[in-house]
Amino acid sequence: MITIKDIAQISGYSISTVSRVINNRTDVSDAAKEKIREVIREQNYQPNENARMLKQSISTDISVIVRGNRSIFLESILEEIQIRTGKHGESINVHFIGETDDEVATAIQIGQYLKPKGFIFLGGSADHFREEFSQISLPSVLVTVDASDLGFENLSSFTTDDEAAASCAVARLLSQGHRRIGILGGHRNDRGGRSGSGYSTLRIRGAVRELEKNGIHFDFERDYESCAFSAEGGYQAAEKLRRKSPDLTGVFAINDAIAIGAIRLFRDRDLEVPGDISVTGFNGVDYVRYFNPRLATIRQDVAMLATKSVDDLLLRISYGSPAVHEKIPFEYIDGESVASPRK
Amino acid sequence: MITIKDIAQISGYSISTVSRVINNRTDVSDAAKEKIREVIREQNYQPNENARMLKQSISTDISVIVRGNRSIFLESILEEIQIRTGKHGESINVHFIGETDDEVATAIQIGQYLKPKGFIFLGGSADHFREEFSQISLPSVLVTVDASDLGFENLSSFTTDDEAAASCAVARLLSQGHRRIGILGGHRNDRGGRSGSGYSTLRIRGAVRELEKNGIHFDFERDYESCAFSAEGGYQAAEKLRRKSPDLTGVFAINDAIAIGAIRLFRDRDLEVPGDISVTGFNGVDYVRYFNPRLATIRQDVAMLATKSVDDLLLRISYGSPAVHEKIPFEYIDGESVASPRK
DNA sequence: CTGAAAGCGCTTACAG
DNA sequence: CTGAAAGCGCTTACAG
Repeated sequence: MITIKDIAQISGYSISTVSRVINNRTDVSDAAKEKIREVIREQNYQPNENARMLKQSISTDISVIVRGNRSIFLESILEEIQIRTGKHGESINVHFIGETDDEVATAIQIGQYLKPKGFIFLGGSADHFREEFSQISLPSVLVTVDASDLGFENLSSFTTDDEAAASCAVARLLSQGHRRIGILGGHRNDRGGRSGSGYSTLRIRGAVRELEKNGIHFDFERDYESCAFSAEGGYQAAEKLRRKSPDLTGVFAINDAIAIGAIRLFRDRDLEVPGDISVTGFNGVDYVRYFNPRLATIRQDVAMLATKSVDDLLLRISYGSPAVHEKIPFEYIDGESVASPRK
Repeated sequence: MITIKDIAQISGYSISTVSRVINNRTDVSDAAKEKIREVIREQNYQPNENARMLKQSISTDISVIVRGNRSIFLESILEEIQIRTGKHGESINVHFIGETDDEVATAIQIGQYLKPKGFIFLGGSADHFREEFSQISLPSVLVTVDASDLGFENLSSFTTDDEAAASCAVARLLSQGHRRIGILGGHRNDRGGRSGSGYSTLRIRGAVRELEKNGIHFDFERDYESCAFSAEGGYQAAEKLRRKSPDLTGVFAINDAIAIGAIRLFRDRDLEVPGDISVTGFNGVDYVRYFNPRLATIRQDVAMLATKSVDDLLLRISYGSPAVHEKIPFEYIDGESVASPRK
């Protein structure tokens, strides 16, 4: 491996001067600059980043840690984060980890060698934060999961109000005259620590609350079916739900993929959507607008979620402003998958 | 910041011994181990990774670089790669970069501080490899893009035969009796260096070749429309295509998202799919099986693409085997979006 | 504008 | 089993 020492030797200058050239210092003669650059190019020299970091301890950019890498929803937030940080002239490095991995432990590790200015956590749950986040002192923001009750002064959070949004979706079904409404997806008992458990509980809670507010008791045994967060999961769960409760006229699915799977199942069983049964999803990622029928769903404001998170983080990095916890407005989007019940 | 020196002082042992404990060496007395571990815990000490790497130069795990992070297709390959490397007891770190970023430059950088055993490149194009890959000496594999004509001895590639697969999809349309077939998506003139340009050319070429083999001249002006690789892109392009060529009975879309968008457009214009017009996609990601109509498409063998890539890389890391370039079999999947033309 | 030297936090022969 | 010392590749006062 070729080092700064080699470059110094070959170019005839000292290590110090080579270092200055590498770091684009101005206090170097043009002759030196030119010669040294030439040698660097020739030798294809790359400074050892570890050695630089070791000395500098300079925070370079922002680390984004995404937990659970299968979701289009998270992907689109990430894209917006990239755009927004770019606008501020900041750059980010992104680290994807599995649904069962520990985002806080990952951040601690990353903190060692990348020395970021701050962290953005995308997805996951609050579990690991509660236990380990105290070890992180950099300004951070949790996007998508509420951290207000964790009480860390260097951790902001920006979320959609899952509970209110679920209520809203169910309210739409109710206003169309549906009284027999089922819920699909998530885990009712929210232990297990699996990712997604956080928001699925909130969505289920919001849906049930809205039903009960309207005098409808929700019977989990009969009208609820849990499932994986995928189209296949929705497909299978919808079949079970249909068997248990053939008289349902409306279904609230915890997310869009589940809704899509459910709709397909209903059609495969010769039920018309929305004629025989209405379905709402949750998330409003763009492509559901192309489904047939167009899916009625909740759109989370991806752009605002990303923008506010980035802006807040940068402000806190520069000015040490206190952490905030904010709910971003959502929107119900009409679709062809919801209509009034026939009878 | 608390360093190994502090731990040594507090524990009363030397830096060397502390280092041994940190690295789980066996040649340390139990008393020392215990005491030092205790101090480390108390002080919440984290070894500086940069300093460790600087000395060790030990390659830890495998770096995966994904270019263009919006595609479900790439996501699923990544997932398989994670599974496969996990089975071999290897761990990976994943780096997502934008469609316009330079994956090879990124790899060079990563090589500095993470010191991986090897690289897996996912997506992107061959452009940056041609120019800069000679600077990388680690065993690497390019997944999804053919590198056989680049001639690097440390770069394998595993790809779907895009050209043959496109021919196959078009052959199915032809065998149903379609003669007026349009093509949607990609960039016909393949300069510009934008990602995806590589495979879209191959797919278009394969489709056209099949048509001409069957005596049908393809008129790009009339029967082709380029577009972004998204449902929205497909939607808009389908509208233009329909206007230019209302007599088309079949459409080959360069990927599934485009196909989905096109189908939606046709339905919005009161054309039945497949009654009035048949549509095929490309990729066969799972969720298209839930669309209505189920999409006929090419399924790339995601699992094999990932498995072969990982196995090849590990073999070459351990035994220095030569790089290989392999095409992974694809499969045409029937769907409800293709039928014989009416007239 | 340039160079010699100290030091970043760690690991690892080497000697005991 | 333990410690003193050299060295990893770089940066940065300091002196000239």
